[in-house]
Amino acid sequence: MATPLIAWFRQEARDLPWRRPGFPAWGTLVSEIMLQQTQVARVVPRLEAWLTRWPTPADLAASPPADAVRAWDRLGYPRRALALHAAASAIAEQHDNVVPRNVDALLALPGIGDYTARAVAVFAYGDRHPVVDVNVRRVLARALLGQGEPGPAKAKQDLPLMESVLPADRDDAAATNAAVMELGALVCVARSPACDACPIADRCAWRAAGYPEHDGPRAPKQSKFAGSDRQVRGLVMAELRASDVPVTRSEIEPVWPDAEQLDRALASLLRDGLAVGDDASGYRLPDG
DNA sequence: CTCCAGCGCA
DNA sequence: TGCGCCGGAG
Repeated sequence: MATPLIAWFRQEARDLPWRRPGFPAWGTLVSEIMLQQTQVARVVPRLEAWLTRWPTPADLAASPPADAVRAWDRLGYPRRALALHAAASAIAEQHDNVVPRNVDALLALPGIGDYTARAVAVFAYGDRHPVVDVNVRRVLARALLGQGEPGPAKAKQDLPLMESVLPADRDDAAATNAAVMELGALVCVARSPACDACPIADRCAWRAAGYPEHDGPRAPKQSKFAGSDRQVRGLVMAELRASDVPVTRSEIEPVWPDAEQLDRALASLLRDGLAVGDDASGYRLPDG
C-alpha cells in the first residue's frame, strides 16, 4: 500500500511552507502546534510571521508570553501559544536551543502529545515512527478495517496499525506518513471521499465492502460553541490582546451579558495563566 | 450544523 | 477514558 501512496504524494502533494527544502525543525514544531485543530489555510500566514519574528526557540523565550499570545492572534486555543512559549524556553535552556529529535524528549515538552512528538521526529528529522492524526485514523479505518469512519481515538491501537503500514526504509516511511495524512486531507475526506482519485481505491476494504454504514462506536461529538464558556473566554482574550494596559472589570463586562459566566471564564483564564491581575489592578496578558 | 495535522486534565 | 478548550470556513 505504501508504494502507490508515495507515488501519489510525489505528484499531488500541496506546496506548503513546512515542506520547503531546508525548513528548520523549529518551524516544523511551530507549524505542528498551530495545526492542532486548526486548518492549514489559517495557519500559513501566522506561521510565516511567527518565524520571521522568532527564528529560533531562544528568540521566542526572550519575549514575554504576552507577545506570543498576541502573535497567536485568532488561531484559537490560546493555551497552545503559552505552551509553545514554555516549550521554547525548555528547548533553549535544556536542549542547547535545538529542537529535540528523540520522541520521549519531545513528549516531555508542554503542549506536545503523541501526534506532535512523532510528527516532529518524522517530518523535521526523517526518523521512522508512525504518525497518527485524524486523517490517518480515517484512512486506516476505511482502507484496512472496512469502516466508514474512525471510532474514538485509541493510541494503543492506532500507532501499531500505522506502524504496520510503514516500509522498512526510513525515507519511505516518512513519505508514507505524509502521504496518508495528505490523502486523508485531500481525497479520503470525512464527508464525500473522492474515491475516483484515490491511489489505493482498488485495495480499500471499505470500498470493497460497498461502503457500509458505520456501526461501531463513534467519536464523541464536540460540544456547542455558541454560548459556551469557550466563546466567552475567546471574547475576553480578544479584549486583553487588544490592550497594552490592564483592562478593568468594567471594560470587560460589556463583552458578555451573563456576569456569572463571565466570572467563570475569567477565573479559568487566570487558572490557565492566560490572564493575570485582579479587579483592583485590572487584567492583562502574562508578561513574565 | 460539521469539520479541522490534538492536548491535558479530572 | 471523557470532556473542555477557539475560531473560521463549507
